[in-house]
Amino acid sequence: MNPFSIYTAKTDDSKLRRACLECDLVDMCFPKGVATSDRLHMKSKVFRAGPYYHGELVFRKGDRFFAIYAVREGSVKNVFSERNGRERIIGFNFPGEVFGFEAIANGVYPNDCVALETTTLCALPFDAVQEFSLRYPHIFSEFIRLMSREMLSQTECGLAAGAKKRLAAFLLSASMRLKNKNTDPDCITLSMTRQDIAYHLGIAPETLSRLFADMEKNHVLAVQGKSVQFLNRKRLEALID
Amino acid sequence: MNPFSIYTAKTDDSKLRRACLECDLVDMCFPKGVATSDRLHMKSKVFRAGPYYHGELVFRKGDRFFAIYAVREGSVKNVFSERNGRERIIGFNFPGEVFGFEAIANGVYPNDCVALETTTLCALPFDAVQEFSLRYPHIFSEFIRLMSREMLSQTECGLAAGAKKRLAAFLLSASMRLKNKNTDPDCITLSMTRQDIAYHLGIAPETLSRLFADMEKNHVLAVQGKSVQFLNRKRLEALID
DNA sequence: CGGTGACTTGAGAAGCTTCAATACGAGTGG
DNA sequence: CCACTCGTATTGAAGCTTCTCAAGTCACCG
Repeated sequence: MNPFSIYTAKTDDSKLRRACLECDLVDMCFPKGVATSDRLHMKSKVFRAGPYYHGELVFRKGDRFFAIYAVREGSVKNVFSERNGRERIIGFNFPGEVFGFEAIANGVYPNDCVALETTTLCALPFDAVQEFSLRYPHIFSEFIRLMSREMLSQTECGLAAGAKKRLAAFLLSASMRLKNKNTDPDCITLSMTRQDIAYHLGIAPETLSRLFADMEKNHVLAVQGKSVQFLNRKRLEALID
Repeated sequence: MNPFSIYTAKTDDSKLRRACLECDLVDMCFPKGVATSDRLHMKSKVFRAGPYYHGELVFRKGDRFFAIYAVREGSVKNVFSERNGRERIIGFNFPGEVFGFEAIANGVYPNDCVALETTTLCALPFDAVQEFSLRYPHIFSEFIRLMSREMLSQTECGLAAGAKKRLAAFLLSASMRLKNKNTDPDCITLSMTRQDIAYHLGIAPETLSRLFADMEKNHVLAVQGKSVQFLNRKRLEALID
Protein backbone atom coordinates (compact mmCIF):
# COMPACT_ATOMS: atom_id res chain seq x y z
CA MET A 1 0.00 0.00 0.00
CA ASN A 2 2.64 2.49 0.93
CA PRO A 3 6.28 2.35 0.03
CA PHE A 4 7.62 2.60 3.54
CA SER A 5 8.80 -0.06 5.89
CA ILE A 6 8.06 0.80 9.45
CA TYR A 7 10.92 2.18 11.45
CA THR A 8 11.00 -0.22 14.33
CA ALA A 9 14.22 -1.80 15.48
CA LYS A 10 17.72 -0.40 15.67
CA THR A 11 16.84 2.31 18.15
CA ASP A 12 19.57 0.87 20.33
CA ASP A 13 22.12 1.05 17.62
CA SER A 14 24.52 3.69 18.86
CA LYS A 15 25.43 4.88 15.40
CA LEU A 16 21.80 5.42 14.59
CA ARG A 17 21.15 7.20 17.87
CA ARG A 18 23.97 9.56 17.11
CA ALA A 19 22.57 10.14 13.65
CA CYS A 20 19.20 11.02 15.13
CA LEU A 21 20.73 13.49 17.53
CA GLU A 22 22.22 15.36 14.60
CA CYS A 23 18.91 15.43 12.73
CA ASP A 24 16.72 18.49 12.52
CA LEU A 25 13.78 16.29 13.45
CA VAL A 26 15.28 15.20 16.75
CA ASP A 27 13.12 17.54 18.80
CA MET A 28 10.05 16.09 17.20
CA CYS A 29 11.06 12.44 17.37
CA PHE A 30 12.33 12.77 20.92
CA PRO A 31 10.28 15.64 22.27
CA LYS A 32 10.86 16.95 25.74
CA GLY A 33 7.83 17.35 27.94
CA VAL A 34 5.92 14.58 26.24
CA ALA A 35 4.81 11.52 28.12
CA THR A 36 6.89 8.43 27.40
CA SER A 37 3.97 6.52 25.96
CA ASP A 38 3.18 9.34 23.59
CA ARG A 39 6.78 9.69 22.71
CA LEU A 40 6.86 6.13 21.53
CA HIS A 41 3.63 6.72 19.70
CA MET A 42 5.07 9.72 17.91
CA LYS A 43 8.21 7.89 17.03
CA SER A 44 6.26 4.93 15.75
CA LYS A 45 4.65 7.23 13.21
CA VAL A 46 7.99 7.95 11.64
CA PHE A 47 8.58 5.68 8.68
CA ARG A 48 11.81 4.79 7.11
CA ALA A 49 11.77 5.34 3.37
CA GLY A 50 14.14 3.86 0.88
CA PRO A 51 16.79 2.99 0.15
CA TYR A 52 16.60 4.99 -3.03
CA TYR A 53 19.38 4.49 -5.52
CA HIS A 54 21.18 7.01 -7.70
CA GLY A 55 18.68 8.80 -9.92
CA GLU A 56 15.62 7.28 -8.30
CA LEU A 57 12.63 9.50 -7.60
CA VAL A 58 11.56 10.03 -4.00
CA PHE A 59 8.53 11.95 -5.15
CA ARG A 60 7.40 13.57 -8.31
CA LYS A 61 5.89 16.96 -8.98
CA GLY A 62 2.16 16.66 -8.41
CA ASP A 63 2.32 13.70 -6.03
CA ARG A 64 -0.11 14.02 -3.15
CA PHE A 65 1.52 15.51 -0.07
CA PHE A 66 1.74 13.13 2.77
CA ALA A 67 4.94 13.53 4.73
CA ILE A 68 7.89 15.72 5.51
CA TYR A 69 11.19 13.98 4.85
CA ALA A 70 14.51 13.94 6.64
CA VAL A 71 17.68 12.57 5.12
CA ARG A 72 19.12 9.71 7.12
CA GLU A 73 21.95 8.67 4.83
CA GLY A 74 22.88 9.87 1.36
CA SER A 75 21.61 12.99 -0.36
CA VAL A 76 18.84 14.25 -2.63
CA LYS A 77 18.20 17.12 -5.01
CA ASN A 78 14.96 19.04 -5.38
CA VAL A 79 14.30 19.94 -8.98
CA PHE A 80 11.89 22.09 -10.95
CA SER A 81 11.81 20.81 -14.50
CA GLU A 82 10.98 23.68 -16.81
CA ARG A 83 9.26 23.70 -20.18
CA ASN A 84 12.41 24.60 -22.06
CA GLY A 85 14.02 21.34 -20.99
CA ARG A 86 16.37 22.94 -18.54
CA GLU A 87 16.02 22.18 -14.89
CA ARG A 88 16.29 24.51 -11.96
CA ILE A 89 17.74 22.92 -8.88
CA ILE A 90 16.17 24.40 -5.81
CA GLY A 91 18.48 22.73 -3.37
CA PHE A 92 20.33 19.72 -2.11
CA ASN A 93 19.71 17.95 1.17
CA PHE A 94 22.29 16.15 3.27
CA PRO A 95 21.95 13.88 6.33
CA GLY A 96 19.95 15.45 9.13
CA GLU A 97 18.20 17.94 6.91
CA VAL A 98 14.46 18.16 6.43
CA PHE A 99 12.55 19.00 3.28
CA GLY A 100 9.09 18.93 1.74
CA PHE A 101 7.47 21.89 3.48
CA GLU A 102 6.50 23.56 0.22
CA ALA A 103 4.05 20.74 -0.42
CA ILE A 104 1.79 21.69 2.46
CA ALA A 105 0.41 24.78 0.74
CA ASN A 106 -1.44 22.98 -2.04
CA GLY A 107 -1.34 19.41 -0.83
CA VAL A 108 1.01 18.30 -3.59
CA TYR A 109 4.76 18.27 -3.97
CA PRO A 110 5.61 21.16 -6.29
CA ASN A 111 8.80 19.61 -7.65
CA ASP A 112 10.68 16.37 -8.20
CA CYS A 113 12.98 14.94 -5.58
CA VAL A 114 15.77 12.69 -6.81
CA ALA A 115 18.31 10.62 -4.91
CA LEU A 116 21.89 11.52 -5.75
CA GLU A 117 23.33 8.32 -4.29
CA THR A 118 22.08 5.43 -2.21
CA THR A 119 19.84 7.23 0.21
CA THR A 120 17.55 6.42 3.09
CA LEU A 121 15.05 8.85 4.51
CA CYS A 122 12.75 9.29 7.46
CA ALA A 123 9.19 10.18 6.54
CA LEU A 124 7.22 12.13 9.11
CA PRO A 125 3.54 12.02 8.20
CA PHE A 126 1.94 15.42 8.45
CA ASP A 127 -1.10 13.85 10.10
CA ALA A 128 1.01 12.91 13.06
CA VAL A 129 2.39 16.39 13.38
CA GLN A 130 -1.08 17.88 13.36
CA GLU A 131 -2.39 15.39 15.85
CA PHE A 132 0.47 15.83 18.28
CA SER A 133 0.63 19.58 17.92
CA LEU A 134 -2.82 19.86 19.39
CA ARG A 135 -1.71 18.01 22.49
CA TYR A 136 1.83 19.23 22.90
CA PRO A 137 2.80 22.87 22.46
CA HIS A 138 6.38 21.76 22.10
CA ILE A 139 5.70 19.89 18.91
CA PHE A 140 3.88 22.84 17.43
CA SER A 141 6.75 25.16 18.27
CA GLU A 142 9.38 22.83 16.90
CA PHE A 143 7.59 22.33 13.66
CA ILE A 144 7.10 26.04 13.09
CA ARG A 145 10.66 26.75 14.07
CA LEU A 146 11.87 24.14 11.63
CA MET A 147 9.95 25.76 8.81
CA SER A 148 11.15 29.18 9.81
CA ARG A 149 14.75 28.05 9.90
CA GLU A 150 14.27 26.69 6.41
CA MET A 151 12.89 30.00 5.17
CA LEU A 152 15.70 31.87 6.84
CA SER A 153 18.42 29.80 5.25
CA GLN A 154 16.74 30.17 1.89
CA THR A 155 16.74 33.94 2.08
CA GLU A 156 20.25 34.06 3.47
CA CYS A 157 21.61 31.93 0.64
CA GLY A 158 20.11 34.42 -1.79
CA LEU A 159 21.90 35.23 -4.96
CA ALA A 160 25.28 36.79 -4.26
CA ALA A 161 26.52 38.66 -7.30
CA GLY A 162 29.20 36.90 -9.29
CA ALA A 163 29.61 33.25 -10.12
CA LYS A 164 32.79 32.87 -8.10
CA LYS A 165 31.14 34.21 -4.95
CA ARG A 166 28.24 31.87 -5.38
CA LEU A 167 30.49 28.88 -5.84
CA ALA A 168 32.54 29.82 -2.78
CA ALA A 169 29.37 30.18 -0.74
CA PHE A 170 28.09 26.85 -1.99
CA LEU A 171 31.30 25.01 -1.16
CA LEU A 172 31.52 26.45 2.33
CA SER A 173 27.88 25.67 2.96
CA ALA A 174 28.35 22.11 1.74
CA SER A 175 31.38 21.72 3.97
CA MET A 176 29.48 22.90 7.01
CA ARG A 177 26.48 20.73 6.28
CA LEU A 178 28.56 17.60 5.74
CA LYS A 179 30.79 18.04 8.76
CA ASN A 180 28.86 15.53 10.87
CA LYS A 181 30.73 12.74 9.15
CA ASN A 182 33.71 13.10 11.40
CA THR A 183 36.08 13.70 8.55
CA ASP A 184 38.25 16.63 7.62
CA PRO A 185 35.86 19.55 6.99
CA ASP A 186 38.29 20.91 4.39
CA CYS A 187 37.88 17.82 2.28
CA ILE A 188 34.40 17.15 0.93
CA THR A 189 32.95 14.70 -1.51
CA LEU A 190 30.19 16.09 -3.67
CA SER A 191 27.48 13.60 -4.54
CA MET A 192 26.01 15.67 -7.36
CA THR A 193 27.18 16.27 -10.92
CA ARG A 194 28.80 19.46 -12.16
CA GLN A 195 25.63 20.19 -14.06
CA ASP A 196 23.57 19.93 -10.88
CA ILE A 197 25.83 22.38 -9.10
CA ALA A 198 25.89 24.73 -12.07
CA TYR A 199 22.12 24.79 -12.44
CA HIS A 200 21.73 25.23 -8.72
CA LEU A 201 24.02 28.27 -8.85
CA GLY A 202 22.37 29.60 -11.98
CA ILE A 203 25.44 29.36 -14.17
CA ALA A 204 26.50 27.26 -17.16
CA PRO A 205 28.34 24.00 -16.48
CA GLU A 206 31.25 25.27 -18.56
CA THR A 207 31.59 28.31 -16.35
CA LEU A 208 31.64 26.11 -13.28
CA SER A 209 34.39 24.01 -14.81
CA ARG A 210 36.45 27.10 -15.50
CA LEU A 211 35.92 28.36 -11.98
CA PHE A 212 37.17 25.10 -10.53
CA ALA A 213 40.19 25.22 -12.85
CA ASP A 214 40.83 28.80 -11.86
CA MET A 215 40.63 28.15 -8.15
CA GLU A 216 42.89 25.17 -8.54
CA LYS A 217 45.45 27.27 -10.37
CA ASN A 218 45.32 29.77 -7.51
CA HIS A 219 45.86 27.03 -4.93
CA VAL A 220 42.51 27.66 -3.26
CA LEU A 221 41.14 24.23 -4.06
CA ALA A 222 42.37 20.83 -5.08
CA VAL A 223 39.73 19.24 -7.26
CA GLN A 224 39.71 15.61 -8.25
CA GLY A 225 36.44 14.56 -9.78
CA LYS A 226 33.80 14.73 -7.09
CA SER A 227 36.20 15.29 -4.22
CA VAL A 228 37.15 18.84 -3.39
CA GLN A 229 39.78 19.89 -0.91
CA PHE A 230 40.05 23.40 0.51
CA LEU A 231 43.70 24.43 0.37
CA ASN A 232 43.03 27.91 1.64
CA ARG A 233 39.76 28.32 3.49
CA LYS A 234 40.49 31.94 4.40
CA ARG A 235 40.65 32.98 0.79
CA LEU A 236 37.53 31.03 0.03
CA GLU A 237 35.71 32.87 2.77
CA ALA A 238 37.17 36.18 1.62
CA LEU A 239 35.60 35.63 -1.79
CA ILE A 240 32.10 35.83 -0.40
CA ASP A 241 31.97 39.43 0.72
CA MET B 1 5.05 50.56 25.88
CA ASN B 2 4.43 49.16 22.48
CA PRO B 3 4.03 51.11 19.28
CA PHE B 4 0.66 49.73 18.34
CA SER B 5 -2.75 51.16 18.76
CA ILE B 6 -5.32 48.48 19.29
CA TYR B 7 -7.35 47.53 16.30
CA THR B 8 -10.82 48.17 17.60
CA ALA B 9 -13.35 50.13 15.63
CA LYS B 10 -14.03 50.28 11.91
CA THR B 11 -14.90 46.60 11.65
CA ASP B 12 -18.15 47.77 10.09
CA ASP B 13 -16.42 49.86 7.53
CA SER B 14 -17.22 48.06 4.30
CA LYS B 15 -13.97 49.10 2.66
CA LEU B 16 -12.01 47.62 5.53
CA ARG B 17 -14.01 44.44 5.53
CA ARG B 18 -13.27 44.01 1.89
CA ALA B 19 -9.58 44.60 2.58
CA CYS B 20 -9.59 41.90 5.24
CA LEU B 21 -11.24 39.41 2.93
CA GLU B 22 -8.38 39.89 0.49
CA CYS B 23 -5.77 39.42 3.20
CA ASP B 24 -3.77 36.25 3.66
CA LEU B 25 -4.57 36.42 7.35
CA VAL B 26 -8.31 36.31 6.81
CA ASP B 27 -8.60 32.66 7.79
CA MET B 28 -6.86 33.37 11.04
CA CYS B 29 -8.69 36.59 11.88
CA PHE B 30 -12.06 35.14 10.90
CA PRO B 31 -11.55 31.43 11.45
CA LYS B 32 -14.26 28.96 10.59
CA GLY B 33 -15.13 26.41 13.23
CA VAL B 34 -14.17 28.70 16.07
CA ALA B 35 -16.69 29.80 18.65
CA THR B 36 -17.82 33.40 18.18
CA SER B 37 -16.47 34.48 21.53
CA ASP B 38 -13.06 33.08 20.74
CA ARG B 39 -13.18 34.57 17.33
CA LEU B 40 -13.54 38.01 18.84
CA HIS B 41 -10.77 37.18 21.25
CA MET B 42 -8.45 36.19 18.44
CA LYS B 43 -9.31 39.26 16.45
CA SER B 44 -8.74 41.47 19.48
CA LYS B 45 -5.17 40.24 19.60
CA VAL B 46 -4.46 41.71 16.20
CA PHE B 47 -2.91 45.13 16.50
CA ARG B 48 -2.82 47.81 13.94
CA ALA B 49 0.70 49.12 13.41
CA GLY B 50 1.65 52.38 11.81
CA PRO B 51 1.18 54.45 9.86
CA TYR B 52 4.80 54.27 8.80
CA TYR B 53 5.99 56.89 6.38
CA HIS B 54 8.34 56.63 3.42
CA GLY B 55 11.70 55.28 4.56
CA GLU B 56 10.59 54.55 8.11
CA LEU B 57 11.68 51.31 9.74
CA VAL B 58 9.03 48.79 10.74
CA PHE B 59 11.64 46.65 12.41
CA ARG B 60 15.36 46.41 12.35
CA LYS B 61 17.68 43.45 12.03
CA GLY B 62 18.14 42.00 15.49
CA ASP B 63 14.87 43.29 16.96
CA ARG B 64 13.19 40.76 19.16
CA PHE B 65 10.57 38.73 17.31
CA PHE B 66 7.09 39.38 18.48
CA ALA B 67 4.60 39.34 15.67
CA ILE B 68 3.89 38.36 12.11
CA TYR B 69 2.85 41.32 9.97
CA ALA B 70 0.30 41.78 7.25
CA VAL B 71 0.20 44.79 4.97
CA ARG B 72 -3.06 46.69 5.24
CA GLU B 73 -2.25 49.69 3.07
CA GLY B 74 0.96 50.72 1.35
CA SER B 75 4.03 48.56 0.85
CA VAL B 76 7.31 47.56 2.47
CA LYS B 77 10.66 46.15 1.48
CA ASN B 78 12.66 43.57 3.39
CA VAL B 79 16.37 44.29 3.23
CA PHE B 80 19.61 42.58 4.16
CA SER B 81 22.27 45.23 4.52
CA GLU B 82 25.64 43.73 3.70
CA ARG B 83 29.09 44.62 4.91
CA ASN B 84 30.19 46.01 1.57
CA GLY B 85 27.53 48.71 1.78
CA ARG B 86 25.33 47.19 -0.86
CA GLU B 87 21.93 45.95 0.15
CA ARG B 88 20.14 42.82 -0.94
CA ILE B 89 16.40 43.21 -1.18
CA ILE B 90 14.74 39.97 -0.25
CA GLY B 91 11.28 41.03 -1.25
CA PHE B 92 8.48 43.55 -1.35
CA ASN B 93 5.12 43.16 0.31
CA PHE B 94 1.85 44.59 -0.91
CA PRO B 95 -1.59 44.83 0.71
CA GLY B 96 -2.91 41.52 1.99
CA GLU B 97 0.52 39.89 2.15
CA VAL B 98 2.10 38.49 5.28
CA PHE B 99 5.75 38.59 6.28
CA GLY B 100 8.07 38.04 9.22
CA PHE B 101 8.13 34.25 9.39
CA GLU B 102 11.93 34.09 9.17
CA ALA B 103 12.12 35.70 12.60
CA ILE B 104 10.61 32.71 14.37
CA ALA B 105 13.71 30.55 13.99
CA ASN B 106 16.01 32.59 16.21
CA GLY B 107 13.56 34.91 17.92
CA VAL B 108 14.88 37.98 16.14
CA TYR B 109 14.10 39.61 12.82
CA PRO B 110 17.00 38.73 10.52
CA ASN B 111 16.69 41.83 8.32
CA ASP B 112 15.38 45.38 8.17
CA CYS B 113 11.86 46.16 7.05
CA VAL B 114 11.29 49.60 5.55
CA ALA B 115 8.08 51.31 4.47
CA LEU B 116 8.14 52.37 0.83
CA GLU B 117 5.23 54.77 1.21
CA THR B 118 2.65 55.63 3.84
CA THR B 119 1.86 52.19 5.17
CA THR B 120 -0.32 50.61 7.82
CA LEU B 121 0.08 47.04 8.98
CA CYS B 122 -1.66 44.42 11.04
CA ALA B 123 0.52 42.80 13.65
CA LEU B 124 -0.44 39.27 14.68
CA PRO B 125 1.40 38.37 17.91
CA PHE B 126 2.93 34.94 17.72
CA ASP B 127 1.76 34.24 21.28
CA ALA B 128 -1.81 34.42 20.13
CA VAL B 129 -1.17 32.02 17.29
CA GLN B 130 0.43 29.51 19.62
CA GLU B 131 -2.32 29.84 22.18
CA PHE B 132 -5.10 29.42 19.67
CA SER B 133 -3.41 26.66 17.73
CA LEU B 134 -3.62 24.43 20.76
CA ARG B 135 -7.35 24.88 20.90
CA TYR B 136 -8.27 25.06 17.26
CA PRO B 137 -6.79 22.75 14.64
CA HIS B 138 -7.93 25.16 12.00
CA ILE B 139 -5.62 27.91 13.20
CA PHE B 140 -2.71 25.54 13.28
CA SER B 141 -3.39 24.40 9.75
CA GLU B 142 -3.83 27.90 8.43
CA PHE B 143 -0.64 29.15 9.94
CA ILE B 144 1.39 26.26 8.59
CA ARG B 145 -0.24 26.60 5.21
CA LEU B 146 0.57 30.30 5.17
CA MET B 147 4.21 29.60 5.85
CA SER B 148 4.29 26.86 3.27
CA ARG B 149 2.74 29.10 0.66
CA GLU B 150 5.42 31.64 1.41
CA MET B 151 8.16 29.06 0.97
CA LEU B 152 6.60 27.85 -2.25
CA SER B 153 6.40 31.29 -3.79
CA GLN B 154 10.00 31.93 -2.78
CA THR B 155 11.25 28.84 -4.53
CA GLU B 156 9.05 29.43 -7.56
CA CYS B 157 10.34 32.96 -7.99
CA GLY B 158 13.85 31.55 -8.04
CA LEU B 159 16.46 32.98 -10.27
CA ALA B 160 15.40 32.76 -13.88
CA ALA B 161 18.40 33.18 -16.14
CA GLY B 162 18.68 36.54 -17.82
CA ALA B 163 17.90 39.99 -16.54
CA LYS B 164 15.07 40.55 -18.99
CA LYS B 165 13.30 37.39 -17.89
CA ARG B 166 13.63 38.36 -14.27
CA LEU B 167 12.24 41.81 -14.90
CA ALA B 168 9.32 40.41 -16.85
CA ALA B 169 8.59 37.97 -14.04
CA PHE B 170 8.82 40.73 -11.49
CA LEU B 171 6.44 43.02 -13.35
CA LEU B 172 3.86 40.31 -13.92
CA SER B 173 4.08 39.27 -10.29
CA ALA B 174 3.67 42.85 -9.16
CA SER B 175 0.67 43.27 -11.43
CA MET B 176 -0.98 40.18 -10.04
CA ARG B 177 -0.30 41.12 -6.46
CA LEU B 178 -1.62 44.65 -6.85
CA LYS B 179 -4.74 43.73 -8.74
CA ASN B 180 -7.00 44.01 -5.69
CA LYS B 181 -7.09 47.74 -6.16
CA ASN B 182 -9.81 47.52 -8.76
CA THR B 183 -7.75 49.29 -11.36
CA ASP B 184 -6.46 48.22 -14.74
CA PRO B 185 -4.13 45.26 -14.07
CA ASP B 186 -2.05 46.31 -17.06
CA CYS B 187 -1.22 49.64 -15.44
CA ILE B 188 0.71 49.49 -12.19
CA THR B 189 2.37 52.04 -9.99
CA LEU B 190 5.61 50.89 -8.42
CA SER B 191 6.24 52.28 -4.96
CA MET B 192 9.93 51.40 -4.89
CA THR B 193 12.93 53.03 -6.53
CA ARG B 194 14.76 51.68 -9.55
CA GLN B 195 17.63 50.79 -7.29
CA ASP B 196 15.35 48.74 -5.08
CA ILE B 197 14.05 46.80 -8.05
CA ALA B 198 17.53 46.34 -9.48
CA TYR B 199 18.98 45.04 -6.24
CA HIS B 200 15.99 42.79 -5.77
CA LEU B 201 16.59 41.30 -9.22
CA GLY B 202 20.33 41.10 -8.68
CA ILE B 203 21.28 43.46 -11.48
CA ALA B 204 22.78 46.95 -11.72
CA PRO B 205 20.38 49.91 -11.72
CA GLU B 206 21.79 50.98 -15.07
CA THR B 207 20.92 47.64 -16.58
CA LEU B 208 17.38 47.97 -15.31
CA SER B 209 17.10 51.40 -16.86
CA ARG B 210 18.26 50.05 -20.18
CA LEU B 211 15.82 47.17 -20.00
CA PHE B 212 12.95 49.57 -19.43
CA ALA B 213 14.12 51.70 -22.33
CA ASP B 214 14.42 48.63 -24.51
CA MET B 215 10.98 47.32 -23.66
CA GLU B 216 9.53 50.73 -24.30
CA LYS B 217 11.18 50.89 -27.70
CA ASN B 218 9.66 47.49 -28.48
CA HIS B 219 6.19 48.67 -27.43
CA VAL B 220 5.96 46.12 -24.64
CA LEU B 221 5.77 48.74 -21.90
CA ALA B 222 5.04 52.39 -21.47
CA VAL B 223 7.13 53.69 -18.61
CA GLN B 224 6.65 57.05 -16.96
CA GLY B 225 8.56 57.36 -13.72
CA LYS B 226 7.02 54.97 -11.25
CA SER B 227 4.01 54.08 -13.36
CA VAL B 228 4.34 51.21 -15.79
CA GLN B 229 1.79 50.18 -18.37
CA PHE B 230 1.79 46.83 -20.12
CA LEU B 231 1.23 47.45 -23.82
CA ASN B 232 1.62 43.80 -24.75
CA ARG B 233 1.12 41.38 -21.91
CA LYS B 234 1.49 38.35 -24.17
CA ARG B 235 4.98 39.29 -25.14
CA LEU B 236 5.84 40.02 -21.54
CA GLU B 237 4.67 36.55 -20.55
CA ALA B 238 6.51 35.02 -23.49
CA LEU B 239 9.75 36.48 -22.19
CA ILE B 240 9.64 34.33 -19.08
CA ASP B 241 10.07 30.87 -20.58
C1' DC C 1 38.34 -2.16 -27.18
C1' DG C 2 34.72 0.71 -28.28
C1' DG C 3 31.03 3.27 -26.33
C1' DT C 4 28.70 6.34 -23.43
C1' DG C 5 28.18 10.00 -20.39
C1' DA C 6 30.49 13.45 -17.70
C1' DC C 7 33.80 16.87 -17.64
C1' DT C 8 37.07 20.17 -19.62
C1' DT C 9 38.94 23.53 -22.86
C1' DG C 10 38.82 27.02 -26.59
C1' DA C 11 37.04 30.91 -29.22
C1' DG C 12 33.67 34.18 -30.42
C1' DA C 13 29.42 36.44 -29.20
C1' DA C 14 26.24 38.23 -26.07
C1' DG C 15 25.04 40.16 -21.73
C1' DC C 16 26.01 42.81 -17.90
C1' DT C 17 28.78 46.01 -15.08
C1' DT C 18 31.37 49.98 -14.25
C1' DC C 19 32.51 54.70 -14.39
C1' DA C 20 31.42 59.05 -15.87
C1' DA C 21 28.49 62.37 -17.74
C1' DT C 22 23.95 64.07 -18.39
C1' DA C 23 18.95 64.69 -17.65
C1' DC C 24 14.98 64.89 -14.90
C1' DG C 25 11.77 66.10 -10.88
C1' DA C 26 10.46 67.61 -6.59
C1' DG C 27 11.35 70.73 -2.98
C1' DT C 28 13.48 75.22 -1.35
C1' DG C 29 14.49 79.89 -1.13
C1' DG C 30 15.11 84.15 -3.38
C1' DC D 1 8.22 82.50 -11.18
C1' DC D 2 12.82 81.33 -11.62
C1' DA D 3 17.23 79.45 -10.18
C1' DC D 4 19.41 76.18 -7.25
C1' DT D 5 20.00 71.79 -5.33
C1' DC D 6 19.75 67.12 -4.18
C1' DG D 7 18.45 62.63 -5.05
C1' DT D 8 16.98 59.68 -8.63
C1' DA D 9 17.04 58.11 -13.26
C1' DT D 10 18.99 57.77 -17.86
C1' DT D 11 22.52 57.35 -21.44
C1' DG D 12 27.13 56.36 -23.45
C1' DA D 13 31.39 53.85 -24.02
C1' DA D 14 34.78 50.52 -22.54
C1' DG D 15 35.79 46.35 -20.39
C1' DC D 16 34.90 42.23 -18.05
C1' DT D 17 32.05 38.18 -17.08
C1' DT D 18 29.42 34.66 -18.62
C1' DC D 19 27.14 32.01 -22.32
C1' DT D 20 27.02 29.27 -26.37
C1' DC D 21 28.62 26.13 -29.58
C1' DA D 22 31.98 23.01 -30.80
C1' DA D 23 35.69 20.06 -30.16
C1' DG D 24 38.41 17.38 -27.32
C1' DT D 25 39.54 14.63 -23.07
C1' DC D 26 38.72 11.54 -19.40
C1' DA D 27 36.74 7.72 -16.74
C1' DC D 28 33.95 4.07 -16.28
C1' DC D 29 31.54 -0.14 -18.04
C1' DG D 30 30.06 -3.49 -20.96
